[in-house]
Amino acid sequence: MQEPAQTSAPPPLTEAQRTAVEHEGSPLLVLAGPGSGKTRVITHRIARLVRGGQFPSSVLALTFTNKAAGEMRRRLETLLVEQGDAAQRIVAGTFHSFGARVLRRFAEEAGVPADFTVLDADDQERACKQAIEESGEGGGRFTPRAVLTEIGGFKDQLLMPDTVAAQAIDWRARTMARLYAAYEKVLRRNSSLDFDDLLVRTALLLRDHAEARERLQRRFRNILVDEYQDTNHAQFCMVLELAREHRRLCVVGDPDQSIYGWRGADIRNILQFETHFPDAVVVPLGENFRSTRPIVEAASAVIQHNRQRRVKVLTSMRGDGKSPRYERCVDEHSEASRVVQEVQAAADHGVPWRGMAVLYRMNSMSRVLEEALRRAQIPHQVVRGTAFYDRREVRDAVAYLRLAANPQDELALSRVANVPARGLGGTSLDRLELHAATQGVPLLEVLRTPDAAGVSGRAATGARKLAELVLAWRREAEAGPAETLPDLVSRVLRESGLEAHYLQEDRSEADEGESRTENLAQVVTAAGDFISERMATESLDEDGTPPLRTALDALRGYLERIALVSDSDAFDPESGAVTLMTLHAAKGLEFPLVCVVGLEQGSLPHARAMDTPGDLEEERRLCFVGMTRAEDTLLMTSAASRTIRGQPMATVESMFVRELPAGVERSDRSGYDGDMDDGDGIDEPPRARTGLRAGMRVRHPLFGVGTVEGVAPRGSSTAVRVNFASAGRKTLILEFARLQVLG
DNA sequence: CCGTCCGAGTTTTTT
DNA sequence: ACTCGGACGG
Repeated sequence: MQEPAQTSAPPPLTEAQRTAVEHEGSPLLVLAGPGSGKTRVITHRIARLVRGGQFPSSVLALTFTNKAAGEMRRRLETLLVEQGDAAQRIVAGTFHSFGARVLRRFAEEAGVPADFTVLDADDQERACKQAIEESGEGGGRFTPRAVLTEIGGFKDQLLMPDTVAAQAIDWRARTMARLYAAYEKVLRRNSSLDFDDLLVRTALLLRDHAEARERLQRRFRNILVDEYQDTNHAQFCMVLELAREHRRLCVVGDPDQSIYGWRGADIRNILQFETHFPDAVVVPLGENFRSTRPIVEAASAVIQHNRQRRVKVLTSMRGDGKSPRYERCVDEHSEASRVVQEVQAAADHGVPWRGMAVLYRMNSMSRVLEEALRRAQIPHQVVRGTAFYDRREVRDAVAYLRLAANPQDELALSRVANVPARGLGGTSLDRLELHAATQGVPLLEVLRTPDAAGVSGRAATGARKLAELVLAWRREAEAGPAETLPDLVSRVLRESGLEAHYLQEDRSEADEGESRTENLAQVVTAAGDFISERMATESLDEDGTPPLRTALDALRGYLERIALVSDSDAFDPESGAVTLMTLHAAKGLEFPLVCVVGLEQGSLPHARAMDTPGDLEEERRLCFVGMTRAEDTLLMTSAASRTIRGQPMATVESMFVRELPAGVERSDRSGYDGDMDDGDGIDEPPRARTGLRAGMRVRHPLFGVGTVEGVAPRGSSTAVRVNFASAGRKTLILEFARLQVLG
């Protein structure tokens, strides 16, 4: 086991890296392959700017996750140690957090409420549900999910409801336009913005409001964008508007690692950078310092199957190493054991747990792996940043806090009005909210005087009590200084009755894992962490973020932070544990040992992305991203049978496996090949690797139960012949047949 | 108004 | 497998 690169003195910048760091005078595009030192280029470039006399506060570094921003700041602190607090003054953050910050500062100009709250995914859905009902489309014709996807698409394109309505050509489009308008109305009523708004409103502000634009252009004279391949149109507009005057812009990215097309990322932003900025200079970085040659070769072989691609050669600078392995396992349990065996062996050779990662396509695949690791007593962490804030008790706590920050927040109110039970049920709540909406009375006021809305008895008492509480919290929030945030949070949790409520639940529930009250306590702790972190940096920021003076300011900041945490933010490189995460969350990270599991059709590539060529290429890039996370050891696995939603399904090996070069060692432990055919017509080598063989009992959703008679490749897929008890003999395409294996 | 039971639909990836 | 919403009885 060799020493990790970080401990030795950093190697000098390569020729190409230096060109990228030192280029001046026109926009710069750095096309950086995996492991080519892209973060290093950005940080060195910033350091050089600052040493060359640029104000640190004029540097804006936009990243994809908060984690990446933090990491960048950390590295800059080392590089700029002689420049005092320069690193602290640099503005580094996600597009979303930067948007939130700008909108707070220019709320009036942007036409957003100054005290807006940011909706999390859950509330977004509630808001959408409400919009659907209010616009009379409640018949279940559209799911909130589908509507939100569509609205998100509009927003990515900076289309406002009236524009969408004007362009609507058919009934469906007109309905969507109506739903979009209704949704916006709900948001306005709640003084809320959703994730997309943070980008859209900022982009529009910059585009339409000359004064704000010029101020921000003057402030942020040096702009750097990381992961540029994953920006959408709104983000592109933000960058364009900010940089168009001074043109001191540097974007870094890799088209081969563009994996967010599904949420509007427009790969053309990077592919056509020179069209947008004709004098742009392009610096390719193709030398990989991360992975051994066999790993780079395997990953390159796969990505070369993409047709829509700007060809780029990736060369390993690390030289020879272990061949990557691919193994086909019986099912997800044997796959998990194989992973355990692999990490165990690596540990025996001195690889620390934190140097190992297991990557999968879907979060649902983590469970079996977790269990296997737990049984083997191997320390592991599952990276799912939102998991903590997904818990019921935590969401309730956050809802109460949001109510304290913004009493207009009906979404929060409807969540906790009756938790714990205070006699204020759905019927009364609807009545109160309706009254508030029709009479134009603030919600808090209606809660205080429920009789005016025709609510009396138990429900009225509950409403009055709640209004009292919210009012008292708010008064304290306004009066107290920012440092008292944890006290405020703790008070809210106590007085709301949540603490007692969940204490009771903890007692009654026959102990399963961590307690809900402990999680509530965590919310207080997190508030403390937030405030001390902010206090440390904010005094350095002369304009931009309004300073946190009162506990109310602090509360808003905290809530915003909570709304903007991402999955990958939960990754703790120091944890001393094996890391489990999705392929998406793994972007930008590296590990001596990586296992990519679930290389099956339907999984990687995902079933929803298999039919569209463009989507399929994105899945291939995802595979590429996963493989290139590995420094020394890469294990890829698939399971011949995988249990999906409680049903074991026969799987077909991923098409990407076929694209792996000869240098990859393959083995099949699924035990199924060898006796797959019954010597009857449809069999010939190479044999299909499936979990099925003649004689097995299967169930088909339409044809019922039957016996497999033969399995064979057919074209690019696999044919299975099954004799069904009721439907007779059928030949099915395994990829589509959804066959369930019976025990 | 509150709790519980049952059936339906559902998951890809995330700021 | 798991969550959510509707129905129903207390």
